[in-house]
Amino acid sequence: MTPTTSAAPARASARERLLDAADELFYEDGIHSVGIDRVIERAGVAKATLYSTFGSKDELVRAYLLRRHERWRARMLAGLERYETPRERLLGVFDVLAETAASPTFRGCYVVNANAESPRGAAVEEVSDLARADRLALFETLAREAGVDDPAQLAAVFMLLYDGAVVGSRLDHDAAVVSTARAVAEEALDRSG
Amino acid sequence: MTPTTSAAPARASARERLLDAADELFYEDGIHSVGIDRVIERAGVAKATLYSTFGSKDELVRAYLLRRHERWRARMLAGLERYETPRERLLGVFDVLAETAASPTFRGCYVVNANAESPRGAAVEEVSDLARADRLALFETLAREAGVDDPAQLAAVFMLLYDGAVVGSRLDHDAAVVSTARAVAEEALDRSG
DNA sequence: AGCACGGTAGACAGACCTGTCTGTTAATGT
DNA sequence: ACATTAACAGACAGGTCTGTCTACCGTGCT
Repeated sequence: MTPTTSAAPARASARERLLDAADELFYEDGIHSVGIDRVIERAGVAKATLYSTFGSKDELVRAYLLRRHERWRARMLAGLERYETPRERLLGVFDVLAETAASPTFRGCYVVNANAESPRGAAVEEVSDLARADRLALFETLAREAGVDDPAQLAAVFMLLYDGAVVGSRLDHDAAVVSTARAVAEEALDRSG
Repeated sequence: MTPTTSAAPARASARERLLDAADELFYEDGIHSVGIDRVIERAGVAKATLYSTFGSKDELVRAYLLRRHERWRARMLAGLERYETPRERLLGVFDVLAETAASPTFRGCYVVNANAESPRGAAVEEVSDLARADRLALFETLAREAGVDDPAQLAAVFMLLYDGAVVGSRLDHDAAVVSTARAVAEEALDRSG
């Protein structure tokens, strides 16, 4: 990905390894439950390196959430490329979600989870506002491309259904609700033709 | 409320005061962020009393979640009494939710929050499975009383919309999405009438 | 009177957390 | 050849967490 000048095989940079470790651990066990020591151990990195790179655990958490969101967006866009028509692409967000939610490592939405365990208007809120605004904007763009009457309104409905499907999949240990969400979304789409 | 044999003014029992304190603190700041010391201080109770009553923090958490759910159910049923027809009563769940979500103390769903911060198949999962099954059963009963074709299917849709509305209200700091959910629910109801 | 009981107050142990600091090692550039 | 830099390992400080334990107090029952 980001080859250094040296030709050595060389593991990823310390920053990257820290983010990989944080991603797995924070998402799986919750941010609060995972201590710095576990992160650096999995990353194979010294504690001083973490603090010289990110400054604090809070900043590592911010970076973790930002990267999660970027990857969510990239995976979603890549997953939607298989569709031909704008309409299929719009409804396809639920197909991509279904694949994600069926994975054994699925543990719900990182934004929901991070907010649930942050005591108060913490640093995560900033990132989560950003991530949600971006997600809503993506839905709205897809809706506009599908030529619906009121893209903003339909995007709000999709956001509602997407949130419900993610939370339901997580709590009921069953991704079947994603198909329900897709069906309801399709009817809302047909109505707003 | 629960007068004892004595005529003394007498505060509530230690158990009740502990649950009151736990309810406010756990819900507001998250279970993990709130230490035992803060709970006993707000309850005005000695630490030994907490441990002789509940045995562990985990058990206090279980009791907190159970009581939250019972109160949710009671408030929901009480709120639905104002409606005349079964159809209004079914859709009324979103009106009751709208009132709750508009409160300044609203912090989302205790089940979602508790699961988000529990590392793994912890004790909370048991209670949250129970709470969600009970909630779904309530929706199904209301749907059946409204005479819909497939009450189980409609209850699943209501669950999806309810989850999405709760999460959206929390994360976007705006209870407007509850009306959207109600509107979508109404259309689903009309279709399955 | 005597006594059990439920509660209070708070010290304490042992674990874990974040963040800092010291000292070492290896690679790089001049 | 030498200085700089980045990363390593790990001890340490200071705080917080859960859970236990001792000692004391007041009330009501027998």
